[in-house]
Amino acid sequence: MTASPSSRTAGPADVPAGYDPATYPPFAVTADIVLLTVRDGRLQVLLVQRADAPHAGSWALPGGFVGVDEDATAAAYRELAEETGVDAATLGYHLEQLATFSAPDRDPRMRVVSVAHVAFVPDVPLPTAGSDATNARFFAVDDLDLPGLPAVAPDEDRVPLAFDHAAIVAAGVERARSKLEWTTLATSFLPATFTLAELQRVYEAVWGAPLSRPGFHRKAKTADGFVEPADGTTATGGRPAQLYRAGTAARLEPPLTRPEPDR
Amino acid sequence: MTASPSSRTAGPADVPAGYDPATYPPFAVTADIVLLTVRDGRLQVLLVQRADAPHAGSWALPGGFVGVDEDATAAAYRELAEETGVDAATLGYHLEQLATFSAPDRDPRMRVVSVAHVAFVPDVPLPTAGSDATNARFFAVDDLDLPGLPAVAPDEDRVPLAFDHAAIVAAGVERARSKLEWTTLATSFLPATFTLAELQRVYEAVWGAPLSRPGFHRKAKTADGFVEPADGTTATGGRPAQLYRAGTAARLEPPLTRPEPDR
DNA sequence: CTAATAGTGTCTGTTAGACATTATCCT
DNA sequence: AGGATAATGTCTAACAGACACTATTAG
Repeated sequence: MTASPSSRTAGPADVPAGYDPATYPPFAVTADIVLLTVRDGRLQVLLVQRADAPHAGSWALPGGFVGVDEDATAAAYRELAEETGVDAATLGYHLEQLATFSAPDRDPRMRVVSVAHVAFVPDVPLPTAGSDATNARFFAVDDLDLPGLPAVAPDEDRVPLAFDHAAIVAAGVERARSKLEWTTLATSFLPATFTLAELQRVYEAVWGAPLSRPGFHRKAKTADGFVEPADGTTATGGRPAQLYRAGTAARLEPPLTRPEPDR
Repeated sequence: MTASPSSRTAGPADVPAGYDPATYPPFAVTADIVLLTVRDGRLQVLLVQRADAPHAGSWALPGGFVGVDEDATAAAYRELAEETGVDAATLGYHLEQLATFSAPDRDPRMRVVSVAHVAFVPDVPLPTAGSDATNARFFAVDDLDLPGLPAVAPDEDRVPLAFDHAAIVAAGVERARSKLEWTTLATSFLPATFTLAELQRVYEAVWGAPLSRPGFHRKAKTADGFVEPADGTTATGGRPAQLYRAGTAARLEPPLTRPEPDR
């Protein structure tokens, strides 16, 4: 995972073989986290309120500087825990790299390159439990002002995000939508045991479209290693639902395709 | 595309609102390029030979430092042209971000974070045409020593790559394999007009598996906007083949799935 | 003619969507 | 009983892989 500062290059820093870090443009590297969950039947993202300028008071993704002895993903785990109280490593949540955002003017103070990450977690973690996380809370993604995604709330009610974080969240949402098709990601939005109806509601919340129950049942149970029956049922006022747990497969075979015309 | 240096963070640089770049860990940010093509029926990658230590004489990806006034993708275009003579922007080749590699020890000299990119190009560009590209050439990916990919050549003939570039190439190859399934990417490996047999050979080279001709014909012509007939045919010693050109669609609907059991 | 490459047709088992039906709980 | 929720069965049209067949060139 290392890039070579190619000394053959006539770039802004054309140095021979000795290296003086001061001759390179000063970059800061941060790791930001798009933590997604499904609550109340809607896809939601964890945001923190900024205390300082710029964008003081507005909402932003949790994240912070990458340290000298860690890679970007390790920094993402650490910053998420520090800023929101969500200890993803201990809770078993997986953080994956999303994309890197490097526009020269994305931060007005200095040159900051952000390695964005995504996590897909169950409803359980209440971030208010974290000590220094008093200003962390979830927002439904369709209440935000995201580029390229249809918003439900009217314009004036939509929450604006700091920096280019709206684009980062949009990329994370699209990643979730796409991964639901060909991976078993949906189960990571749910607790250890769940019903097929709950699993279907995850798909419907992330995709924003209804699915037919019979088709969903058949496909979820056909896909190898997606779900396996667990002991027990739930009582919810109707016929009790069979409980399931996540299977061992990571990839969905065959995939579950989105009902929309394409992509 | 910007991360916020969150001042609420108790990271390695816990600064208030004033910013002194010197207080942040010194990072260099580079852009590396995995330029893939199909020649002689094999998937090949463009590499440059390093002149200086470390890894002097061994082969590496083209790439270099991101400048102060450009984002990582702009740097990738610039460095690719400078190091290999391939002017991707002028030739109409698309460079897309692949992943970011940030292990602390990936470069022995200093802390370097690499934003890796991929390009998928036709066979035409001979990199030897570039003036300062005397040490650039293509390697078949299965002649390289890549983690997680089956190599064809015996161990001692496989070319080792500098830094962590083997992992970067492997990620680029996997990106190509995956995108061939659900996008029209395959046509970017071919010239403006091509035959269906040539298109099929692209799939077979990238996936490393044979496909049935009837099935491929049916799917390629069924997928909306994938290919459209062009004027003319080719004479190759057999029945002349109908020429096609790339259609307007970016996404393959329905997708072309890999014959292998799974990913 | 044969060899070589390009392209199409057919058959069959599987799959997806739509719709109807059955099952089991609560009040 | 009646309502609500869960789960399954059936029908049909479309699709997949496999295989055989036809078409057009060169030598």
